[in-house]
Amino acid sequence: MKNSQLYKGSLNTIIMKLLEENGKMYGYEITQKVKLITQGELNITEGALYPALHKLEAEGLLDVEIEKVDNRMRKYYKLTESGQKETVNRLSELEDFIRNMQSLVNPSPKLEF
Amino acid sequence: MKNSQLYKGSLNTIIMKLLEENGKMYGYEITQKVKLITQGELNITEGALYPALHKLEAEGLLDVEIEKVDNRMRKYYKLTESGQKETVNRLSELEDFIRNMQSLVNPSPKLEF
DNA sequence: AGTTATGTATAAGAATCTTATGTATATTTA
DNA sequence: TAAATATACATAAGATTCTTATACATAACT
Repeated sequence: MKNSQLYKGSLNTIIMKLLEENGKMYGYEITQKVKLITQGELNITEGALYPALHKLEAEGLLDVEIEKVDNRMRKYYKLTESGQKETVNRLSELEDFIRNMQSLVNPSPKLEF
Repeated sequence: MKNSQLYKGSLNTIIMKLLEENGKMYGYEITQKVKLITQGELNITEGALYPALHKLEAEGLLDVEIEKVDNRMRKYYKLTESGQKETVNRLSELEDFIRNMQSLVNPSPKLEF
């Protein structure tokens, strides 16, 4: 990903959210989209991305469809029905996570008398 | 931690922020504080916490001070000078991380015409 | 002709965490 | 009063996720 360890564990959620939003995407496209959205701050490495895609597919959350464009292979991934349901859960978990982290680092200021 | 993988990588930042806020804390106290703040959602396990504290100490970010209270040992940790500086960086990274994740999952709505 | 961009893949190792286990004392509950 | 729970620290084995490096192949740019 990047230098910060914080992104560890968030890749699956990112992939699934992008697929939910865009219907179908291929690996390289995902890396570029993420780079764009985060203004270059988050760079997903191939070594992290492809194994993650393969695992999500093996778990039945993604379907794959191979296309050949400009004589180059593309593997388009999309959410299965099961994947769509799971995406809802993952996004809900992410919201809880963010809320909890904000509670921890932005505690409500102590009242002074 | 909990069930969600999302917390992976965030433990060090949590520890350092709590120490910045509270001056000094001991391990068990940290687990209870986190449980309280997150309303039971985040439970830090000892297997994660103690190695993390030892590593932060080895890196010179924490100092330790042993006390005996009620005939039971407590190891109080506090930030070193270096640890205070590093905490500022970690919190800044966390803010970037949260911002990026929100950009990814809450994209600005597409304009419709 | 060489570099960069596009496109996928895997393997070795690092880092972080879970789960299980161990030790010890204090307090609460049945 | 015996058993269970809470307090308090520690480590080891294994799982998961990621980084880094390498590999192959085509297209576009310089």
